[in-house]
Amino acid sequence: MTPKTIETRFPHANIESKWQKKWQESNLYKVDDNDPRPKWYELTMYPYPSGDLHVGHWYAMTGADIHARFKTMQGYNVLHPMGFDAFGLNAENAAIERGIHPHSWTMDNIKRMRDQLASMGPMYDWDREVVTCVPEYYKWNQWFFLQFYKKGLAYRDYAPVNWCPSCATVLANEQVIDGTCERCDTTVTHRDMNQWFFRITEYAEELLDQSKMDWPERINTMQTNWIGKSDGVEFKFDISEHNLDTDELITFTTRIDTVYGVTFVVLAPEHPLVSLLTTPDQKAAVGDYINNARKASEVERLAIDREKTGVFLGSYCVNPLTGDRIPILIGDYVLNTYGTGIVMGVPAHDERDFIFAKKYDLPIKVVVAPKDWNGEELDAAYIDVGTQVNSSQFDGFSSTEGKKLIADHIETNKLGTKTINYRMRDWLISRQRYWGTPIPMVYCDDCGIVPVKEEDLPVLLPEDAEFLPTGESPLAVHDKFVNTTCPDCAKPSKRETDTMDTFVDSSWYFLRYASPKYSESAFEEKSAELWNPVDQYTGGVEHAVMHLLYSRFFVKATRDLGLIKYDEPFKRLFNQGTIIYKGAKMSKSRGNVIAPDDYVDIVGADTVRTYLMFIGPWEQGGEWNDSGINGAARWLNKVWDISNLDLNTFALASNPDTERDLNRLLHKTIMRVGEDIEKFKYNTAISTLMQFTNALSEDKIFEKIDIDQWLHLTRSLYVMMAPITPHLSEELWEKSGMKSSVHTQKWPKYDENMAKDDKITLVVQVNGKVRAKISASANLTESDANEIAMEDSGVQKHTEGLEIRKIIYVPGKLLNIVAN
RNA sequence: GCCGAAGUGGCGGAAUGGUAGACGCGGCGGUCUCAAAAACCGUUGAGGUAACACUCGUGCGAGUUCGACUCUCGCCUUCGGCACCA
Repeated sequence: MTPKTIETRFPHANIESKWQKKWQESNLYKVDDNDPRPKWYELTMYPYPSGDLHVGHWYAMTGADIHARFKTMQGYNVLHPMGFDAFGLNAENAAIERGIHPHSWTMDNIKRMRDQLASMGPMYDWDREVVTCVPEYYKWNQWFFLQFYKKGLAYRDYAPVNWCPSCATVLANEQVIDGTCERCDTTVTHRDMNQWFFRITEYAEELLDQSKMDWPERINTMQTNWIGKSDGVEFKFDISEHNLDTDELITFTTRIDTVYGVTFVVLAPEHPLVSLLTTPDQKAAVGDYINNARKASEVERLAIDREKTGVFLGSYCVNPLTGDRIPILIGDYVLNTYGTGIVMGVPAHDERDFIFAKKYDLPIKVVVAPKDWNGEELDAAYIDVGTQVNSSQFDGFSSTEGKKLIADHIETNKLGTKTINYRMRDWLISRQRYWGTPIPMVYCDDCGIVPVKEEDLPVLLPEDAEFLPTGESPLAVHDKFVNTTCPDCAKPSKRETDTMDTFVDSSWYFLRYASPKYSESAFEEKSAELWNPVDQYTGGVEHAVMHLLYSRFFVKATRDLGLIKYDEPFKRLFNQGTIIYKGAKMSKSRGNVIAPDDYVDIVGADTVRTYLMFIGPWEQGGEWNDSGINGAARWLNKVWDISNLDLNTFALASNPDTERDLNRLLHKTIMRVGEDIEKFKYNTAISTLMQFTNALSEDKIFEKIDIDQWLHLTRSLYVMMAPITPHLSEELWEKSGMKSSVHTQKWPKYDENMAKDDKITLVVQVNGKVRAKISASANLTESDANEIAMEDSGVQKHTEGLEIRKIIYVPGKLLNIVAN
């Protein structure tokens, strides 16, 4: 479909190619570590090289580029780098489907996208580009892995893991969305496998501390929820009567105040004690139940409205606080992966337990009394605070106090311990795929798991892998890769054939931009120290608990390795919204993708940049609308037209009134546009610039002002437009006789007094309703205001016959007459 | 269910205690043109009027205030996050 838009009156194609070439030749965007100006690190999330730069990329990257350019104009030495998140499954799928090697597929795409990115006219210093799939980069993934391994932050475990059958690989918990794969929406299944993990849970508590970063509240909340801290008690029930290896059934609860109300205990069906605690006559029933639970998909099992089911094991435990014998059951609403995998059932004070008890006819014992409770049966679980009853020596205390006192009592008597549980799991980084960083580990029959020696890094991905649609990792069947010698004893041994999650790559790429070519270590210390942490990070909200959480973990771990000194990677974070088209997020499968290149051909990059930023608040995203782009094109046409006015026709001296009015407007514009850009409110910044342009487009303006003022006004306009429309601004700046680049200009200063109005419209209200608008001097006193208001016939009409009780005057703005 | 954000003309949005609808899109009328496009000028929330006046109007209902899109309380709707986490 060919886009229909109006045409630009300026030769956008010539202007853009001219300046892109000149900027490159003059090294305008080269970033120098030794520049004396204060540093500013403006980072936007690097793209996956899918092959085409779409409108979503333009939206994200234009907004970041504007802010970076603005910071430069404010006097900072700005690093605003770009790179490619180049490992990933798409490349491998292309290899399987079309026989193209992932390496060439990726590199071709990068080449194409680099050109498309350049067409936006951004201020990237391409010498700093980072591409994650080259050995010079992924070597350092492996190096980080070895450091983490030494520190005990990387470990291998046999564990049930999320498996995506379509991607034929395991996934981290963060990559499972509602029981489906984050990439391909396939329902995730479970497998028990030996896998590599990063111990992110070690940092759970520190990750909850958000005081050292200025991030949107909703991202902070999402991370806090994801980490899911809960304070509670591990309480032990006595099973010594069963004569097992252990005498204890350990439960985790956040409601220890209800422990006197326990009437049953439920284990997760997968719990190892289940078979040991099942009596012979219950074996068949329990076996059936476990089989059914296993068959249920993850999605089914997690459905909230699913009926709570369970089965009695036939055996009992003892509540050591009461001596009560309590039946032991299994139920699939208990998760083996959270807490201890065993839950104490308190039906009186937990909704799930209540339903469960009703269903299986288990006793319900009230131990926290609601207000005015007289011992009657409850018709629903009472989960609020109340008064302890049936709780031995704790009767009469509030349940809030009960919680503390009972926990202390339990610890003193060694019946359990206060514990904190987190919902977040360790980060599973193994992937059974080819196109990623090989995990640098070797399995030796004699020495066990042996890390590859640092001096032998990188472990290179073999180029001659075979890509077959079998779902098997090409590395696992690549004999030359698999067979190696043990780094310790030199005997024949096998390499780890899993590769790393690509989120490992993006967890430290911001450190690499400081010294992207440095070959001695992951980053050159002084450069990394100079630029990091990132001052302003921008990107989509979808990475809230993946990339953003992993990066925080990486920085903290790297800090604890003694390599960096700060605690957080990104000081400030801003999430831009999403551009939609025809009511939905653009995607190839929906066929609603807007190709920015088509529009760049017709109206130019500056127009596309302007339009995208004008749609609405950057934070909100919005709907792409073909006719909307005409507004942007018309504005730039108008700017072009005023730049073409014949300077010889301008007046010899400015008309004092016009001069003052335009000067006032200029100062207002500088103030507003600067404030808006700082806060990413690009839509209102552009609207203010449009208003300024409209004022300069006034008919026969050349009769009212002189050349000097005209040049001052228009040059100021070009400077303020420069972050948004870098090419056209540069062209017009040059055309107006300036030699240096508009992009090296300082952001103009404004004078608050110059921006002040001298004439105002006094709004006169009677009982809050506007009855007159009177033009008046800005420094009008209250009595003056009163006087002119009372002279107004409209005001008189509405106050006639009424008694004036009160007059409220807002200086320079409004007068409200209260009368009845 | 819990947490969060949002609801304003035909449309995107502006205004966060003081003129609701800036700026732009679209529409309508006009100028120019053989004609169209582009451009320019005018107009554009609803009702009402010959025109003014006036009345109504920011999801709904209350409240605070001289004055509420804006603050408070209670609902409704939409979107996002979490969700059997003990």
